[in-house]
Amino acid sequence: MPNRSTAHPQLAHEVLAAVLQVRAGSLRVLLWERGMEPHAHRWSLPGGRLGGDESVEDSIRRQLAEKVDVRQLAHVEQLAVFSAPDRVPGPRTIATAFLGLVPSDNDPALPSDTAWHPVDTLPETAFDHHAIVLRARDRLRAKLSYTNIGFALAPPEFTVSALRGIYSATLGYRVSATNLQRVLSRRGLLEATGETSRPGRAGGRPAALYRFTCRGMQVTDPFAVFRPPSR
Amino acid sequence: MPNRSTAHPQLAHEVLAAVLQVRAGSLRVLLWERGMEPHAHRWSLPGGRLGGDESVEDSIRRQLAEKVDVRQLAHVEQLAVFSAPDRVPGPRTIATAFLGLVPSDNDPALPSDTAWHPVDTLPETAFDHHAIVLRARDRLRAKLSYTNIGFALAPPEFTVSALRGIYSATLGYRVSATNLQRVLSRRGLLEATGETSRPGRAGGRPAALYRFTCRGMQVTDPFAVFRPPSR
DNA sequence: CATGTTTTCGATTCTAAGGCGAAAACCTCG
DNA sequence: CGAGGTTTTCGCCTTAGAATCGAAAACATG
Repeated sequence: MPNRSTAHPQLAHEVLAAVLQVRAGSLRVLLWERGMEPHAHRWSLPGGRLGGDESVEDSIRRQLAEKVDVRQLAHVEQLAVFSAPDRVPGPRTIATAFLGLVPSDNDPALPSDTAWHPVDTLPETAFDHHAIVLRARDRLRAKLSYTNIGFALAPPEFTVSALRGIYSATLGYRVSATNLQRVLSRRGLLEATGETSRPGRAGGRPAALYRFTCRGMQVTDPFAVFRPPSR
Repeated sequence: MPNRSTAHPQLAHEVLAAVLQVRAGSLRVLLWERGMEPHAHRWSLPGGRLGGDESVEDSIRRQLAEKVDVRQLAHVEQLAVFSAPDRVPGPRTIATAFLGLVPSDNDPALPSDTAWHPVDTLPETAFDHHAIVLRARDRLRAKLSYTNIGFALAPPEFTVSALRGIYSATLGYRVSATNLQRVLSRRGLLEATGETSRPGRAGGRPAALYRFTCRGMQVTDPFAVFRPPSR
């Protein structure tokens, strides 16, 4: 089927990322405050225009490097395309949105216009960025239940209660440490390091340290309710 | 952060859809045979260039109307963005890929260059369309397990064995009718119509007819392993 | 050393899914 | 019209994973 031969309008493509991290007990997103119109002084997602010789994945990593040390990004995945014709003023711009995750022990140096905001109490955001953040949050919450994506939120080594804090902050409700421990262990995602952490000032039994058994730091979706036979 | 001020290359955006349907006992995808170079006589996904005043969702529905009666599309969802710089020859083109589903009782009239191909034995495909089809297939298989997306593959009313056939063809292995019946019922997705179908020539007990309890024909993702409290 | 705190582990319950076989309902053919 | 064959349906049992509970372990402080 031939393409329609009308002149095509100028069209730009941008990449945006909702970079999430658990810090100070709540799930937060990296935003920067716009200095210029349109939407000056509103908060927006990091990102920028797609370059001529890069994929959207390459592009978002390149652009995020301006905001945060990309080596601290433990996970990046496509979220969705946002393409409403009036989503931004000016020339038509399509956005590919990403979800990025930073482990909770990292505290990257940030530009002065950039800060972490709790995803549940966002400031005034620019354009459709509010909806993108919520979509990222929902995607993360869903995947936390049935994938090993938690490794991207946790430090390399952690105690079960620390992990419980991360899961609780992300999901928005308190999960049981006992259950978390066994569910992740049964799935073969958790591995004891043998080390233990020193207890806090209040005493208590020292907690064993664990790590995720990351097979190559990939998010796996091992989910099938109707199982293939032979198991 | 200001945009870089270099001139931006011409960039096009296209939408593509992997429209899947179970027919003749196997999961198939709607492809059309290219008449012109590049990649003449190879099979490619329906779609086309994004119009100036439409979202990608609007666009894919408009473009699919040229191939298949869109009223038969029970479900359409974004799949992913494909953006490798060399994914198609000629000017740079970004693709937003969709997954579309047609219930198995529909047999839409097709243009002469268009046909259904089993997703597991694809003919020679154009560009990166092969990868897109496989991604759509995998997404469908995964979601079939933990959402109600099956309603988009099934007729309005069906017997349990018919549904079993659809699930088996989609997943690629045989599922148990007994279990399928109970799992879907327990989730509250299945509803008896009261009617029964007449048995085939070979006899047998007449099968009860069911329908999906589609709350507004939406795909719901009711999945949480770590449950919120109060349930 | 007693007390308090935190973590860990085992035992039990609960829910969902998978498997099996008997019963039900219908056909065709002799 | 009844015997045999076919397909569907339903109940019971097993298995697996998750949630809950409480006791025991390991440490700090006074």
